[in-house]
Amino acid sequence: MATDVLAKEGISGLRVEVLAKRCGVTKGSFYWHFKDRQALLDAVLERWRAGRIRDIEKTTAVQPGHEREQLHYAIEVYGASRNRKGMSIELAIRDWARRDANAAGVVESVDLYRLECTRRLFTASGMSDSEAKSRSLLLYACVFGLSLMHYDGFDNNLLEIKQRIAQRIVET
Amino acid sequence: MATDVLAKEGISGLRVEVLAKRCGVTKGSFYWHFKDRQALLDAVLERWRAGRIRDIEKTTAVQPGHEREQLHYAIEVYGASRNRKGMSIELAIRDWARRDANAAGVVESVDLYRLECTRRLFTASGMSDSEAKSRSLLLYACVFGLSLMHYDGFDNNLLEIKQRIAQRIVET
DNA sequence: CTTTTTCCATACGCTACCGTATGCTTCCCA
DNA sequence: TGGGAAGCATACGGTAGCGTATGGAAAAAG
Repeated sequence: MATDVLAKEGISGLRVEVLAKRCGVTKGSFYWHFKDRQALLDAVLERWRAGRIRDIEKTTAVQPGHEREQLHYAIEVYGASRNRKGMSIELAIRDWARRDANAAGVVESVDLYRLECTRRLFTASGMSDSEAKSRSLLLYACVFGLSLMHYDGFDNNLLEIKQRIAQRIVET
Repeated sequence: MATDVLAKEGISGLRVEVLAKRCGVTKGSFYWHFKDRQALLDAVLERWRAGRIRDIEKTTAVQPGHEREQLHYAIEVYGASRNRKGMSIELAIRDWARRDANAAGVVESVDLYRLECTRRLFTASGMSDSEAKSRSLLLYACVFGLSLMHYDGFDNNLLEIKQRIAQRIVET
């Protein structure tokens, strides 16, 4: 619920009174469950971290031999339109992290975990350690970067463009 | 001045009274120069657009034969630490664009212009139209994505990692 | 020297929030 | 069955910020 607001309005839109009204209760109730606004933000952040770790583990678990396949799948998932809300949260939290050290720390821990998981996939698919790391970083940078850009009018066959990009990221 | 605040605090931190105080004047003066807060935001946005167009033209103008060189240079510039403020503005405006249609329109026009300019460089360096477009998109997605991530602890030789990424983006 | 325009300050009312104090149910349980 | 405790509402004071009204100085115009 709070996360929905975060996705739509960003961290600065996550206000106590607004959230309470949205839940059909008053501030009195809010301050019963949370010490103050900061406690809510902390909870949102921690919840996000835990959810990401679970998701990453699910997305990067794979039986040997299907690593590249799984990497393509990961790229596709992040770019999928059904995942728009998840990406909105991601961006809102990253914007938050630009001004809040706690958020930055959590983002870093999630990023490092993600990078390590996909690095393993690249390594298992036969790349050098350095190359695997660079591909892993490239993958996530590209995924998040694309979600940040507005390029709808760039080409009338964006699907092919995206496929080429995915190929450039995971194939040798 | 307003842009400095935007970079540090984001669009939601760009308040009339705060900015006025920062300029050593009062609200009375502010509302003489701007109709309201929205007019300030519009001016900031337009100023950014114009500045970006100029920068892009400067960064992608090159004599024939040095296209790849120039592309490497562009990547290096965006990732340079001396450009941290510029990237902060970029991210603040993109976050803004997630909730404001005007900002989104400006971001789209800037993105399309950027994509087209680097596409020309890729095309001139001998790539097919489709491949050039995909590389162009990959380039910017990666540049912005990297600025969004926190990966300092991922490797102790990030320079090499980044060089590999740049190579993957521009080289055949 | 007046008058007008430019530019800025002061003062005001209004809204959206934050956090606290306090009271009112409902339910458990000794 | 009476007394906590849990969960929520009402009411309050306080701050930050938006936009307007109004006045005043100073420069430009006449």
